[in-house]
Amino acid sequence: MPKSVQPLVPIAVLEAVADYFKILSETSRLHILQCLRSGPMNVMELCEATELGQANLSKHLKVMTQAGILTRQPKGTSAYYEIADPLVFEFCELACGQIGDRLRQQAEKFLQATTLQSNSSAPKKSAKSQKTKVKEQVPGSRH
Amino acid sequence: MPKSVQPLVPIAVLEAVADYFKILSETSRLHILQCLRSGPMNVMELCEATELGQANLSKHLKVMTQAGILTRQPKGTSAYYEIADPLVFEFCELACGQIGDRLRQQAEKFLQATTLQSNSSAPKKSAKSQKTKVKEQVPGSRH
DNA sequence: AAGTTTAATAACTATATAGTAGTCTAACCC
DNA sequence: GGGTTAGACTACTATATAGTTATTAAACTT
Repeated sequence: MPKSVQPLVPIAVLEAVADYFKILSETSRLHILQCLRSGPMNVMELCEATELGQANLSKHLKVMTQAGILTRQPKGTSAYYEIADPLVFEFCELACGQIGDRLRQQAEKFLQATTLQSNSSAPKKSAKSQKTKVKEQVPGSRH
Repeated sequence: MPKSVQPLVPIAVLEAVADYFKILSETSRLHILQCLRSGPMNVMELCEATELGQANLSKHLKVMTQAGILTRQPKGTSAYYEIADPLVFEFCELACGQIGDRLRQQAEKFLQATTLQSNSSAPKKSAKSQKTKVKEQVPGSRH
């Protein structure tokens, strides 16, 4: 079996890297990470913030916890999740740099939508003042 | 239907980031990137190097080209692909840092396998000196 | 104790896509 | 021209998983 041109890097490593990226390749999970950026939250709070179903959310949290991205801390009947290593956000910023063009458009559209609240729902619920961070994450100056 | 709690960051942005990660979340594609690290290659060469089917490979190449990760340059009857922005490898290195523990194990296993070609009962796990270099090996430092 | 609340789990459906086989096109060769 | 080769594309299958509904378990409340 003249096979397997010796890989430059063991396939197993590529798989591990791929698995890690796979976890970050889901909008819902990025949304969860987003929410947790301001601090630990329990499942119910995340449920509300992300609008994900409880079971679905729980599954995502499990995945990310097992991957070491989140930590879980039970407290009474609830469980608080927290970012294990803020370094994950470097990924997102790096990614934003890579897809800058596409992002810039979307960021503009977003800013328009928020500044001129044409109609729709009144937001202000949990407004954490987090939105000002958008610019940091998105476009322009990458640092 | 009071829906859509206004997200801190537009969902569209999270989706764009997720899509980018999704491209890097496949072992085969990482393998391709690996191969291209040493320079442009045509499809046939990649076919041989990665052991992927031609059609499959072509599909992956299309995906990555459309995402701006690769560039395509026809030459005669063949097409040469090239890394568009070496920055992608920063992702991999960053990822390796994140999953270091798991990777370290695999790297050791890999070193064992390569140093003592035949399998048999491998005596020592002397590979420890390498540990800190794991991240360097990953992205394809080989040659 | 019975009743509530919160989160995890199980079972299921629906969708996306990696991989494959076969076909088609375009650039090369004689 | 006819033949060959490289690579893209179409159609298909198989698999993985996001999301949902329903159930279960555990910590609290009274």
